[in-house]
Amino acid sequence: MTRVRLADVACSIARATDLFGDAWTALIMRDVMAGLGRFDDLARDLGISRKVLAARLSRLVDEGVLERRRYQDRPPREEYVPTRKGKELSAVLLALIDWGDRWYAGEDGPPALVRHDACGHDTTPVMTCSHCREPLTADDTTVRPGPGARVGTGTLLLVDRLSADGPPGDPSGPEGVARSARDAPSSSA
Amino acid sequence: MTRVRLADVACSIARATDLFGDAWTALIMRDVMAGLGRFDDLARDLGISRKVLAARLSRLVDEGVLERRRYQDRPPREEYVPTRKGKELSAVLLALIDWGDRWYAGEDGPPALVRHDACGHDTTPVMTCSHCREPLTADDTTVRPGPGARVGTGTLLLVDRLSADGPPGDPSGPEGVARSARDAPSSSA
DNA sequence: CCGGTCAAGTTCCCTCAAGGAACCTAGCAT
DNA sequence: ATGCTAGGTTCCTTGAGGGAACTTGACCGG
Repeated sequence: MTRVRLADVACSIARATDLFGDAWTALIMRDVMAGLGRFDDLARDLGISRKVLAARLSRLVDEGVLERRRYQDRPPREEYVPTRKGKELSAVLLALIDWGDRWYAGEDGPPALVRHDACGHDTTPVMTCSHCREPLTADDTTVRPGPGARVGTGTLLLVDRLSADGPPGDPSGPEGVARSARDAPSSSA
Repeated sequence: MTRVRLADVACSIARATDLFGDAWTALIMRDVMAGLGRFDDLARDLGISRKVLAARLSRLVDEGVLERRRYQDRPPREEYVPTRKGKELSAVLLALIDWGDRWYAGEDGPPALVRHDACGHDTTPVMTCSHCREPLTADDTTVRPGPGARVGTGTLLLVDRLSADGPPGDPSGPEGVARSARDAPSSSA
């Protein structure tokens, strides 16, 4: 979709947004997760062009996020259902819903409510730390390159600035990943 | 960006993805949140066209997600920093990172690690229920229309199918929202 | 047997936005 | 006065998205 294949960049956000960072995909996933899996229903509900819908769906199937399943044999009819991988995207959707509700809810209140069926209550999804279970906020989290990080592809080059700004907690990435963008002019300058 | 202004649809995901559902925006936010706020650095790090970067940044500023701030007067230099609204998007980014790490990490391990500075440990962000504090999964959450929901704009029409599939927990949305897409052929058929 | 319909796509054409790269403008710096 | 750097704008071309019609395969009614 993008000229420079974002997916080639070894950054999790890039990988995820290459798939998900498209106006329609999130909406499609919302609908499919809610059980709306048929082509025509999706097209109608979203007002999306059928061509684009077909492209998105087959992409999502290729990525293993959706599964195309025959729900009826005679006449043969297919529907799309989320795979496990797809279901795990719900955290992203919930975060998106929550943010949208918080910042764009009108006078009437939020357009969407999330219910946690397990406990039976409406809920506000909270992102928490797997270790201490406290809520995570932007101010107390730091994203660092992990063992699989690569340099030079235009991602994670920002780490240098990070460690320059904050206390030098543990600036050593995996072998020398913390290289500044400005240290590596793009070969032509 | 999209022909049919998604933002006009009273769905939180639509509102959020109209802004965020673009391949670059998430990446820009990642960088800005990490402290990389200068135009040239962003352009270089992302490999994005300067034109598009300028457009995205001014959109993000208009939306109140970023603030354009002068960090030096002589010569005048500006940088972009996340506002509170912008910082709250970190939950979405964390969810995206987590998902990307889980499903696209190579042999070497995840390209990105998230550290929770408050507790000092690397963390896996977990989406939890604000009420019972248990993790939320796709299978035990239901998205229902809330008080601010509207009908007919091609969103949340899926509720009918939901209540048809599952146990009839509480199928009554706010006044008659639960209308099926197929009950309302789009005026021409 | 023939036309109609429905689901699930495809195909075609056209426009508009993204990409790329060059150009511009303010303030220094030399 | 010339150059450099940060922070954009402008111009041109390509290609993805929108819209809508067409296709395919199977059932349905007469």
